[in-house]
Amino acid sequence: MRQQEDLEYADEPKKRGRHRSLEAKTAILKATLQLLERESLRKVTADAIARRAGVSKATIYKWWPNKSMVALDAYLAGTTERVAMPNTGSAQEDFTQQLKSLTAFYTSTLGRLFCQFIAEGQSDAAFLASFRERFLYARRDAAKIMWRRGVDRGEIRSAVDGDIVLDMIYGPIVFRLLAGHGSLSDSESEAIVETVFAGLRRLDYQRPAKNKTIGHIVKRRRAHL
Amino acid sequence: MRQQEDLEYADEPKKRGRHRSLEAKTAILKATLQLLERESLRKVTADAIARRAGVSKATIYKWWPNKSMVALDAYLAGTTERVAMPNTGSAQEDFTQQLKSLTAFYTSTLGRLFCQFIAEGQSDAAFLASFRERFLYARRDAAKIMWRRGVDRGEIRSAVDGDIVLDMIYGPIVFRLLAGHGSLSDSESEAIVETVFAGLRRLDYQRPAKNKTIGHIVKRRRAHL
Amino acid sequence: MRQQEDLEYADEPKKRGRHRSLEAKTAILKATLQLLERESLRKVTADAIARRAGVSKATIYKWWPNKSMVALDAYLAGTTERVAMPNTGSAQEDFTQQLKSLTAFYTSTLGRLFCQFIAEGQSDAAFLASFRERFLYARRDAAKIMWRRGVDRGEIRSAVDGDIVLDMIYGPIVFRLLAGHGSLSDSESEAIVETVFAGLRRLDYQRPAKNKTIGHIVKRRRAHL
Amino acid sequence: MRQQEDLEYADEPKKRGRHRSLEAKTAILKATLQLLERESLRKVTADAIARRAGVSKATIYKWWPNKSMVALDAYLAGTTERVAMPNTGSAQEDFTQQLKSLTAFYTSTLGRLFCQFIAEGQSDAAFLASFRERFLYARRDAAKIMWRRGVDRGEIRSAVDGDIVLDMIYGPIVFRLLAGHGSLSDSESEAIVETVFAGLRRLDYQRPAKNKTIGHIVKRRRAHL
DNA sequence: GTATAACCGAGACGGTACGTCCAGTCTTCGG
DNA sequence: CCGAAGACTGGACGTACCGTCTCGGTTATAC
Repeated sequence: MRQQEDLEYADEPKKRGRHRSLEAKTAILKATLQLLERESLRKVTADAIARRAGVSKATIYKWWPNKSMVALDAYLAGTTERVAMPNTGSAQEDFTQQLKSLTAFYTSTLGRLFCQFIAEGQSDAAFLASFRERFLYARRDAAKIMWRRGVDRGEIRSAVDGDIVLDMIYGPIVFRLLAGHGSLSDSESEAIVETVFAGLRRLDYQRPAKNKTIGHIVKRRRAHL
Repeated sequence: MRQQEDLEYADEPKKRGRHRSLEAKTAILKATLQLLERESLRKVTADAIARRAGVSKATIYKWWPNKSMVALDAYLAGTTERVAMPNTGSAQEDFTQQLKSLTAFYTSTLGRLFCQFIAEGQSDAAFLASFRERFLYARRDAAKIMWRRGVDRGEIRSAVDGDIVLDMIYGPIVFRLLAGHGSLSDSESEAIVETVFAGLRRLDYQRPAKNKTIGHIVKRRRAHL
Repeated sequence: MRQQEDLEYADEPKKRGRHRSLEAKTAILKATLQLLERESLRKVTADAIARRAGVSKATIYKWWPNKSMVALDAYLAGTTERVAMPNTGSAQEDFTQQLKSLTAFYTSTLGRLFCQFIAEGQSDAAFLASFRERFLYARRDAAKIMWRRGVDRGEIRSAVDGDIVLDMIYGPIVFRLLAGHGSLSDSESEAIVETVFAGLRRLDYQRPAKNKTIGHIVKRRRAHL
Repeated sequence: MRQQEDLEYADEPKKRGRHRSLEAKTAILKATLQLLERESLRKVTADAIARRAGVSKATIYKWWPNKSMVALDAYLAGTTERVAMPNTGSAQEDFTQQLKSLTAFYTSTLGRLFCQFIAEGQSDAAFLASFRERFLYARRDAAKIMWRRGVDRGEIRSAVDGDIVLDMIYGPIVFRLLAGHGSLSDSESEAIVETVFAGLRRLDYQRPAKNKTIGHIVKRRRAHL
């Protein structure tokens, strides 16, 4: 557990007995990730992390405000995500490939953390904000590159807002990941991207004369979504 | 949860023994809903529900496996959702109006329960399943009517799977609700539906000669989404 | 408990309505005894009795004020105690034999109920009183016959109060039964009775000149008993 | 219960980590005793103890397996028993005085705990064992000193087993305390000790020719004790 | 016969305590 | 003076049992 020490010797500014804390930090993150591979965030306890890391619980709470934040840090620091960031010359192809690889990862044990972070965020606004800043936006920025390439190339209509583009592509998958309805296979990823690009509209459809009648608000139960 | 039971009530020859107290049931659901209007699901305790309902905690646990299920029941039984189920003659218009009204509701206090149910489901598979069956599918079935009208009318391409249609329309909103990135205004709803119908593709785009180069898998951190 | 009722049956003008089910009563007592053979009084629940007797819990509580009373009734009605009530011509021998047989019974599964009744009585004065009246005094009256024979025969000093005699003989055994210190073998029974008859005093002991010094009250911990 | 620990305290090299809070321990025992002065052991709840002691329930259950053990500890630690441990020069006088003072105490509010401990022990063997070891034997050892003095002085027959002596003296009182038959006055204490010393046997009684007839086992109900 | 009690089985209910669990904080000592 | 060890508070959890209650249905006497 304390093996890494040797590696870090190199550029460590030598303070008297101070490099201990970095070691503890590392051990905590590592232990957290290992535990999260086997249990859900809810079931991983701070005690378990401390025990496994050979660290005091107080040390954990010294640097992190709560368990979720530790998990977020552990995830960000420890996970080298094998996700495609393709550049095929076609934005649609790029997104398709990326969505496939992303889906594959997010259905894996560790990938499920994404859902658990979202879940945790529902009762902890500060955490959700942190999750957005440090996790979500980073990935979205990367994805926006693919989008921009498509726009620059004249492949994607420039009128459409980039955020909407991303949410249209990733939203359906996220929804399915979280709610568990609908499959997450490669062919679904393909179909989603294809439909997002092509649109729902039948091009030869002739819109009838404007019907201004507004749909009446119906008072009924369980009608929407 | 005990839906079947309810159905059997109809012609059931009255059961022996004291009947389940409808009063207690009602009081529990009502109290739960009232508490959920002020606190998040996580913070509402079984004790609080029992106290407010003037009911024994044992009675709650007799009929529900945990408080999440009570909350789901309370929500389904108690919430008469004021959501548009419009029929304007145009599927796009229908979806736009519906998305607006849905967004308005889901950002309200009680509507936030949707997010909390999803969150709860991440660490309780049984609950998530129940949530899908009793909440999600009901709403999706209703929404599919609007979609089918669009298809029948020749407005929506029949080649596209209905579930994908729904996820493309609702997914982005759900994503934003849960992750809190991106606004949920009426104009966003309009833009989303418009883009879903129109597609991203620039129609006059000429696809260049096939480029078979597959996007290289890049080993990097935080690259996707 | 409701014994009086039974006595009144005789000339009672038959009451209107359905009569108390003797079957139910019997079944309850029988079931109770069977359960008490395997579990302690504390662990036998009213539900278990009702279930085993094929009877409603309400029926139990209609006729008995609580579980302990049921158990007492069950014991009194159902246990045919095989205890010697000897008449050998010698009071000491009578008591010795009786104490042996009593000890044998009270260390048996069902005999242990005696201890449990005593225990229950410590937090239920009404029950303890009932236990005394219906259980204890009956047995003591019987034992007093042996004592009186001894007195009449000139074997036992007539100056000694009968109740003290009984408590001196049975007290040690009861104490051991309840506290679990000290053995309960036949030889112990013999020794106890012999010592009770012979007394502790060494007959040739010459009491020294009266020492009126009263033992000082010592304030100390755990000094007595 | 944790006696061993206490013994080791002496030269124990201080343990790592936060030490057990003596404050909490004291508060718990004190609160327990105060509550027991007003309510029976059965009615005193762990919650009440925790609340009164200003302590978390978890802390109680960390150090004691159940509330009975807490009560035993509280009693042993907190009760400075004012019981005579007299030394008058006469064993009979010693026992008489001691029995009086013991009876006085055991009929007091706190003294009643003795009965409740015995009661609790009937459905908790581990507790009963603990009660014997820590409460009963300590007192008996002390009482044996009085007995031995009597033997050494030639006052008490050396042939009689010390444990039987004690049970003969204390058994009747314990029996009366628990079953509630018979008075517990000073004169009873005197009479008991006097009779134990003098024996039941009428000294001028001429035993008739041996009658070997063994008392027939009578099958009858409620015959003994 | 028909009304009218009083009973009974089934089983839901309020109440109360239980003993467990975990988050997050606080205290002590060793290096 | 930092950090491990670990005890502590607070509060929810879900369970268990008690004794009561309500229901539909079942005998029995009384009219």
